[in-house]
Parts: sequence; C-alpha cells; structure tokens
Amino acid sequence: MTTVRDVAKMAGVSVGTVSRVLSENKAVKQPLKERVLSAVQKLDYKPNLAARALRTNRIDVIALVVPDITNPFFAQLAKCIETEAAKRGHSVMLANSHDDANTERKQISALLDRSPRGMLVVAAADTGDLGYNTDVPIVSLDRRFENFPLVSTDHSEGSAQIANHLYKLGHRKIAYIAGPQSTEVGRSRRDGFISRMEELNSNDDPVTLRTFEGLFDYGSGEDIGRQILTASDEWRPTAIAAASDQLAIGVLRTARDLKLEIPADLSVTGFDDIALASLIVPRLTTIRQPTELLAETALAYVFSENDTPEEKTIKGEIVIRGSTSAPR
Amino acid sequence: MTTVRDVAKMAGVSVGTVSRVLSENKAVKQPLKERVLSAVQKLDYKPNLAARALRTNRIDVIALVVPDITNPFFAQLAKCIETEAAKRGHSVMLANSHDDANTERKQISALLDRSPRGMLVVAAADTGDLGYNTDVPIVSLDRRFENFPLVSTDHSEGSAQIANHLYKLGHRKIAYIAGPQSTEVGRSRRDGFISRMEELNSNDDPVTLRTFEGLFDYGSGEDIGRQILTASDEWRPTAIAAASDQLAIGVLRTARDLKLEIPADLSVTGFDDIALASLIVPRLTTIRQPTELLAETALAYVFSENDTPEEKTIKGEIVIRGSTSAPR
DNA sequence: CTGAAAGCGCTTACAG
DNA sequence: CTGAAAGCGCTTACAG
Repeated sequence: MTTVRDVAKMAGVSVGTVSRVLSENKAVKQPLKERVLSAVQKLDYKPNLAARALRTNRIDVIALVVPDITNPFFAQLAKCIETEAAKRGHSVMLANSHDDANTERKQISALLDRSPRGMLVVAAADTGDLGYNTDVPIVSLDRRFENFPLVSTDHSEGSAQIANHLYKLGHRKIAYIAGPQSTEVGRSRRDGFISRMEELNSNDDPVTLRTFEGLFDYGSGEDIGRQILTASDEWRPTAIAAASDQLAIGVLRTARDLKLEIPADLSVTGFDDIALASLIVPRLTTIRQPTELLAETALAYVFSENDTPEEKTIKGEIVIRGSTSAPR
Repeated sequence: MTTVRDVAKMAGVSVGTVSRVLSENKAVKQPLKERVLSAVQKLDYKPNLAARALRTNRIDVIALVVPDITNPFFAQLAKCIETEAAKRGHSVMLANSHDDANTERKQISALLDRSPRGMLVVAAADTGDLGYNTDVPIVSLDRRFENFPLVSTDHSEGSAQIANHLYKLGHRKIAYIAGPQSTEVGRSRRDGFISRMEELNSNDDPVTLRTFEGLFDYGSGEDIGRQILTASDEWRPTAIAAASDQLAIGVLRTARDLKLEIPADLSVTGFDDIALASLIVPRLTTIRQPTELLAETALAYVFSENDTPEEKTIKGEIVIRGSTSAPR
C-alpha cells in the first residue's frame, strides 16, 4: 500500500504538503503542487479513507433508511439519492426497516455508529421522539421521522388534485383507500382528499365518500378493492382513489377479476407515479412525486451549514391517463 | 465522545483489556470482563469504527453494485443481501452502474477505496479482465463480472424448463425474446432455451422458433412484442418466451393493446419471478430465482477463508400460472 | 508558503 | 492473564 509518506518521499516534500495538495488547499505553490500530483499519479496513490475518517470524524457516506427497497417508489428515490450523492463524492449506505419501528431503530444506530456525513430516513411509522444524540445531520424524507426536518411532496395538496379531478369527471360515489393512519403520510393524503371532497360537496349534488385503510402495498389493494367492489349493499363507488400506486394496481387487478371495465365501470387513481404506473393496462392516473428534486433537496440540507433547515414541501403533479373517465 | 480510555478508567483496567473484552478475546478473566462490560454499558460506549478500520484495515461493510436498483429483481436481491449482511453485523453500500461499463468501473473503484469487507457485483455488461488489484474479495452475482467467481441461478437450465413447459403444452410456433447478448446471462438464457427446443424438435412435428433481442426491461417487451405480433407475414407465434419478467410484462401490455386474449391466443413466459409477476393479469408463468439463497451463498464466499471459492449455480424453479396454456 | 510533530481511537505483538 | 507501548495513515494547528 502506498501512503502519503511514499508520495512525500518521491515528490521531495513533507507529508503535510501532500495532504494539503490533496485537500486542494490553496496555500501550496505551483511547483510543489505539480511534483506532488505527478507522484500521486505515478504511484497510483489512493488515500486511506479510514485514516482520514479517524482524523476528521467524517466519512463521505450518506446513510439511507427506507421501509423496503423493493417498494418501487423507494427504489426510485434511492437511485436519485445515489446519483446526487455521487456528484459530491459520497457513497450511499442502505438499510431496510421492514416497516418496523424496532428494526428501524437498530438500523439507524448501526448506521450512526459509522459516522456518516448525513442520514436520510424514510420513516417506518410514527414513533415518539427518541431524541437521538448525534451530531450527524438527519433529514426525514417523504415520511416524517421523529422531529427531524421533513422533505416531502405535498401529500395533502396532491390528494386534493385527485379529488378535484374525480369530482370534475362527475364522480359522486367515491371510495378512498388510505395508507396506514399510523404514518403522517397516510394521514396527510387521506385528509387532503377528504377535505377537498367536503369543500366540493353540496346539498343539491351530494357526494358520498367512504374511506378504508390498508398498507401501501399491492396486497392491500387487492383485498380492500375486493371488499369494496363485492359488498352486498347497494352502494358501489364509481371511482376508487388509492393512497399509492401499488394499492391502485392491486385494485385494478381485483377489478379485472370481477370483469369490471376500467375506466367505464370504475375509475381508479394512485399516488407516486412509479414506473409501472404507465405500463399497466390501463395506464394509471396518479400524482407524480418529484423524486430527483426530493433527493436533491434532502441532500442539500445534509450538506448545508444551516443550523435550522426549514421544512420543504414540493408540489406533485397530476398525471392523467387511461384509468379515469366520467362514470358510465 | 467516550473512548476506550474512558471505559478503561472507569473499569480500572488498561485500554488493551477493554479492547480484548470487546473483541471477545477469551483470554480475559471473568471479574475484569464484568467490570469492563458494566462500564461500557454505563457510559453507553460505542467504539469508533474508523479507528478500528484504520488498525485492522477492515470495515464491516459489504459493497454491492447493481445495474439499476429500480429493477425489481435487483431490489429483491439487494434486500436479501442487506438482511444477510446484517446477520453478520455488516452494513451494505449500494451503487448503480446504470448498465454502463464506464460508470461501473468508477463506482467499483470508489467503493473499493473504502476497503469494504467484500464486494458483490451484478455486472452491467461483459468487459475484459481489468485485473483489479485489490485484496477485497469480489464475487459476481447473477451476472458475471470479469473473472470473479460467479454465484447465480442456472439460467440455462431454467430456460430449458420453460422450453419443456411450452413444448408440452403443444406450442410449435414460438418466439424467444432474449436479453442483451453482450451479457453472459442474456446468452445463457437464450442458449438454454434454444438448445432444449432443438432437442425437442423432430421432423414429424417441427418447431419453428424465432429469436429477438432486447434489453431486459418493460419497454423492450412492449416494442419487440408489438413487432412480433403485428408482423405482416403469416407467421405468428402461439407463445412468446421472454428472458425476464419485465420483458414478459411488456409483451403482455402490447398483447392487451392488440386485443389478444392471454393465454388462449398467446402464451407468455418470463424469468425471475419478481413480486409483480403474481400480481399482474393474468399471473405470469416464470422461473423463480432463489434470491435468499443467492444472497446467502455470495456472502458466504466473501466471508469464507477459501482461497479459491468455486462457482456456484443454483437451480431455479418453474412457477406455472395463468399466462400459459395450450394454444387455441 | 512549508515542515515537523502531535494526535485521532483503536488493536496487537511484546513483556512479564 | 494483563499492562504498557507502538503504530495504523492521515490532518492540522503551530512555528518559522
């Protein structure tokens, strides 16, 4: 292994000078700098990052905790974060909380032990404030983690856009499948939808709205969709708004099993705009989350000198596709 | 920050002893050990991992390079690896090569600079042998990376299972959509399928087989599927075997657009058994890759003292679902 | 502007 | 079995 000493010897300077050149310290004059750089090149010198970390107490790593990387939205987010981190010479350390608060806590402290530059957490579920005692900057992403500043899409406003869309199409019997109400994101999306519907509602032309609750996954969509669509009572919605694309895709699957025609018999909407949303049949109307922007913003917080970063909410954009139309 | 010194002081022992207790060195006698452990507890001492890394030249991290984490199969694999690594107290560092050999090389050397315990690479595309000069154990996973030992599903045998299945159902006009022939996995799956079909073929009851090539993604499935199914000549297959589930799902989408009934008009098969394969309509017949076992095996190589780990090929299992039947 | 030196927090031969 | 000490490879005040 070649070290700073080898480089220093070859360049005929002190190790301090080598270190300064490598850290792009302006102080070093041109001739020395060149000698160092050429020695670095010749020796193919790579600094020992552990040694650097020991001195600086910092490592060029961003820690990322997500509930489940096989969730396409989180995978998308992870990819953007990795790309953004790489721009700044940082690698990404990934952990799954499996949507479990206990596992999450363990993963977080394991990652914190490695003193990353910063940590991004997509929270599993609401927990109290454990008051992590660390100087690693922590940012909540998409779903709030404890009291850490949150960067997220405006879930509530996005849901309101969906509510508007369905109302304008003429739907008056609507089911909303919410995500877990133990999560802030689950509540925000639900509340945004319901509030807007209540605003739109009028006595002359009443809306009936029923809400259900599940996880954010395919399975819940299938199950709850079936429950809604096969209920024995006379009430059957003309539209189902789901709190995530995965839920919506599950609903679509059930609807197909029940021989319903989409969107004529039933309009369906999602939230996230995962890649699959535009590949299924019919393509899904949904809210596009600005993943690149979320990643960029969250990382800017981590790198910012800002003592008290403000929360940032980014608007999503409705993408209207084939899964919605006026009711038959 | 509390250090070994603090613990040593409180326990009234030397730092060496603290270190030995922490590394579960049997030498330390019970009474001292207990005092150290209780001091560790009281002070909530966490060893500085950078310092440890500097001494031991090792860090409890597994590096993982995949072409694209938003590919559901790689996400699945990453999750299994993370779980398996956590069992051994290791974290996972993730990088995407974006299926580009150049990016891959950069990502790999960036990760190698961090001296991980081991590295798992799902290769982007075949490259020459760059002869990485490192003592970090590297294992190829799923797709061979340079000359590093490969842990993978038996792609060829899996494809042969699909060939058997389609043949037995009575299909004689078959299209195969291969993955990139620049990758070993693309070639293995294709060759396995073709070889078996040639074995099954006979003069009395000839099989016609046409092969196409694309990427492994949804988009290629849609495009090539359309090309196959709308060709102006009289030849139209009764079955399309695709080299990945994503390709197959793309084909399904096109087939639906063309108002073909699946599986009556067209049987479709995939490869991988991603979560989505059992959620789409109809559910997809495919080869299940044993991701947990792949992850476990690959990590065992990394941790093994074995100087020359042998290659390991694990058989996949055919999962027969609704997307295949006898031709109409 | 550059060098000499201290020290980050560990682990591990080396004594005893 | 335990302690004292060296040293891993850097960075960064401190002199000059």
